[in-house]
Amino acid sequence: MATPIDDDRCGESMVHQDAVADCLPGQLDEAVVESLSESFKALADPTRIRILHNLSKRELCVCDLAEVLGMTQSAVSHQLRYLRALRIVKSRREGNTIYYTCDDAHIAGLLQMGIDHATHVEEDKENTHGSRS
Amino acid sequence: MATPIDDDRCGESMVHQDAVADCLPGQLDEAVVESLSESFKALADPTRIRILHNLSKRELCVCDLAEVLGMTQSAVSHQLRYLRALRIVKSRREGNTIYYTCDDAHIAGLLQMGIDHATHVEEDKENTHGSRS
DNA sequence: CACCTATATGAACAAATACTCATATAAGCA
DNA sequence: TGCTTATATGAGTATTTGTTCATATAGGTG
Repeated sequence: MATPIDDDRCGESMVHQDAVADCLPGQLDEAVVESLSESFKALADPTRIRILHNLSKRELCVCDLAEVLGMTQSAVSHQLRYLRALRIVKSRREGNTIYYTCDDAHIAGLLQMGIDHATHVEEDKENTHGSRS
Repeated sequence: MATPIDDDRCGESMVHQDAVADCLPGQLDEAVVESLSESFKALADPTRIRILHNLSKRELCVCDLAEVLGMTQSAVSHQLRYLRALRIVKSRREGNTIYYTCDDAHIAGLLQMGIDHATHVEEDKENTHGSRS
């Protein structure tokens, strides 16, 4: 069963019609996919991960973030603008300095879930040092 | 309290020393950050999201995936290679055709978590159509 | 063997990305 | 008002990324 049976059309690639028919109704909405990839993109960069990790714990101003991360004020500010545009982060002005915090519990949750897992994986690597299974 | 007090060094930007001191011990391990951003990068593309969404439900061969996604066999194959290199997906040969499945429950979990949220967000957009709060 | 099909892959290319540098904005203080 | 500090931002740039196109591999079948 489920043997490769040709489509009506010939010349094009053979397709398992039952498998395709099984999948087609369950496809994700295009808008969902776009918004989802946008969210994951926000978490797909080391600098932004470190920024969000810090902001999820504590309110910080730009220069403090730059100091903690060992990065340029400009680089940090550009990333904060990126995160602000996605409403992942929000800012508050106090005189001359601007404080940022995390503004999206869902993104923060995804990040924390990822951190927990990645931390365990790296710990295991440390302990078994490549030998044994 | 927590007023901007200058660092030892002058000329450089002023930093809230207490805030920085509070954060520095909690920084993520570099390897963790790298591996984490690699994982999120895998989920940060619409094509890979759709591939993984399908493979998390069902084993599929390359040409069926291409058909379901409406994409070139080559494009799908390139992305599968990418996902295979990260061990997010695994393949099984059966004669001439190669079947893929999801091979990383953690990544699949992150994806599902994201899908659930994004789906609700988009549904809300649909229903309120920009008006009301 | 020759010929087919399914998949993989290298090169090329356009688009997106993350940074740097220089400069702009905007608030505080003399 | 003019000077200083904190942050934002535009332009430029090197790198990465996702696709296409052409071709290679590898198994099936006659």
